[in-house]
Amino acid sequence: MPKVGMEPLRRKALIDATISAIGERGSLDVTMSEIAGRAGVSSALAHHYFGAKDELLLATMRHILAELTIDMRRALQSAASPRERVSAVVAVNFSDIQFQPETIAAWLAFYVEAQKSSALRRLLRVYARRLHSNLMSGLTGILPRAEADRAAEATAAMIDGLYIRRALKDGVPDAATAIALVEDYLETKLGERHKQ
Amino acid sequence: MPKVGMEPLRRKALIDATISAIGERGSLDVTMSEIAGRAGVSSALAHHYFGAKDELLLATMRHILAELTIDMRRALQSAASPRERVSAVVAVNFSDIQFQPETIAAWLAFYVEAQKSSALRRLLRVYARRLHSNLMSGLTGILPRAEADRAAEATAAMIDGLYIRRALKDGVPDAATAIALVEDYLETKLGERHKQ
DNA sequence: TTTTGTTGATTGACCCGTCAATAAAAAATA
DNA sequence: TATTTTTTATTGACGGGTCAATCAACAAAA
Repeated sequence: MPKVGMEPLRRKALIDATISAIGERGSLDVTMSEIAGRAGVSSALAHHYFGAKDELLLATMRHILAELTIDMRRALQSAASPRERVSAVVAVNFSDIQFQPETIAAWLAFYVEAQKSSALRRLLRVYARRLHSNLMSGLTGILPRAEADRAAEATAAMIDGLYIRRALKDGVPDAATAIALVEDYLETKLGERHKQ
Repeated sequence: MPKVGMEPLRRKALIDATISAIGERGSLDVTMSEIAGRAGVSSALAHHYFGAKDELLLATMRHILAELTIDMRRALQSAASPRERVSAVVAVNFSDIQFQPETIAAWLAFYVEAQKSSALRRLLRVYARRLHSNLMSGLTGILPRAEADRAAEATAAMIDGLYIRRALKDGVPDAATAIALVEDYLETKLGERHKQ
């Protein structure tokens, strides 16, 4: 069976397996064997490629963040006005790829784990800061700086909150509803200040 | 040492110890020994009173919820207008007792655990529904039902989101800022619709 | 003497991480 | 080209550690 060039394939498979395992279990309480099993390899191989469990989890979080970044960049590129930029940021967070039970469960679990792992905490800070600045990139074109800052903070909090509520499978049944809630806030907040 | 009538005292001590242990660790990954040690008893006694770990955790969550309910009831009683009711609900969620690192960490951890435990999930649903109806008890006096419903949903999401962000110790440094953000949303949303 | 409170010791399960061993491909050598 | 050697891929088995839960035993009240 041993073919050459397996490493990237196995890494990818293991990361995917980690996401799906976490998604199903609903927490980071998944064993290396469980993950390796889903990826179709032995647990020893998972250790071989990632060293320790922490690093596999970290790599998984990095992967999720990287995907989000790519989606975000794409969405922002096709946004013309500041107002559209804001909507684009919101939309990406609730896009099909991001707003899935598996991914959400992973997010939530990582949030908790971040209290233990400083490396994870740093990663999540990067995400939080990036979300904020992405929102600001649109909002500063509509509101004065201080107000834009508060609006960004509030929007970000709402997004996180909707994620949590989705994880509980209570209320907020779909992405459309979530987007509508955030957009409703933005609309009343921004009023008719944005032209066209 | 054995005196009579210890049971309620020990139960309380164990629940308090559970909260503080979870708060410090930042997750439910605390051992029975750790909890029992903090309460000044052996782990065997914790099992004696609560049976299994799950039940201790459940009892702890119930306790936190009960405290929140009491605080909420008190706050709502001294609220005159519908607008004040809304603010009261918000204020309680960020009150000194509720908005503490320990309690927040516990909340977050329980949210995650809820994906595994249906009993915990039921408890958190009760909380979510109660928060919603408490918000509605004020909002329906100001907005038409459908709009009130959406505003309540958005407010609840924002509160949850601010909790999460607080857990990360990133942004949202204190309760006052959190309250200001939510109130700002409410003010723009409700506008001048509420008289006086 | 029965009830209530309490614990040390132990068991049994689980799981991370390691290691020696195997096997196929690739590279080096003859 | 035929061979040996090295590199890459892979796993089963196991050691060591942790932890939930049990139990027998003991002590103080009722």
